[in-house]
Amino acid sequence: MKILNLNAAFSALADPTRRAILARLATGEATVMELAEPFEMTQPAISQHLKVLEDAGLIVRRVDGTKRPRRLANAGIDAMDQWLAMLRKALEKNYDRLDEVLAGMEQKKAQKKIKTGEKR
Amino acid sequence: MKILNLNAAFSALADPTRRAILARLATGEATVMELAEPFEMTQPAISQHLKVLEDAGLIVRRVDGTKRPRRLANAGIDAMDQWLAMLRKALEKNYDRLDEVLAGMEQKKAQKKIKTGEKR
DNA sequence: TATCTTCATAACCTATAACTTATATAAGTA
DNA sequence: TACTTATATAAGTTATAGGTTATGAAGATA
Repeated sequence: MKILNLNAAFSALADPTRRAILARLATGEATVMELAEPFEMTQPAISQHLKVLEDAGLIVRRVDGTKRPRRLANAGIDAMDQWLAMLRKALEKNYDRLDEVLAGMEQKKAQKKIKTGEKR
Repeated sequence: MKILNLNAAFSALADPTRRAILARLATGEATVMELAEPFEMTQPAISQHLKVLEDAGLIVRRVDGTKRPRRLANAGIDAMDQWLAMLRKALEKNYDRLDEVLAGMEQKKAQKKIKTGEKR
């Protein structure tokens, strides 16, 4: 479930249409029609994107007559934040050690020819 | 290019194998064989995952004889962090206003029947 | 030199993502 | 009641993601 959430959350954000929808929702609640308006896609396409975002815990739905306004939720964002924090911490740690590590490698490889610059 | 990076970065993290690879790299540099070892996949599959991660700016490659050790990079993470920060800020702002907004809505809809609890 | 190791790449297969059109449902309106 | 609006869902299509096997290339080693 944790894993499923991360899969869903990250893959939800991988689509530019869905990021645009979230950016719009960052300015406040909006209905499906309002969300669909800026796009060239059909309304069902937007509804499907919204389902993906909802399943990922990134938005929630409210009922207002025939309308279903969406707004941002934080479950999905929290999950991603946690994971990215792990990576960032590792990067910082590795950066702290980078100088000594590189120094050690240079020394170790000093006798061997170091081929650099692969083509691809 | 910014957009492409975000697409690539988020969709790279959407795959659990790739997240596991990054988690492993968070403990330090590793070769392709070392990265492949814990998985049931073939080596080419891992190489392809590594290409995805590299294209997303999440890892970099070093040359050491026939080996190509990978380590974490921060370009991709920075891009995602920025984007998520926007969402988080919006969530906080909306949360600040939530009480008044909800109050306003309740008042506005007071006369109308509010049907709650959709089935699906 | 011949062989082994490490890795990348190409070609192929299959499941799924992201659309479409068609249609259903529920609430608002005349 | 009949019509319209707002939305969801199903079914079909096409591109792509993620795996496989086969193979190649470059460096290490005997």
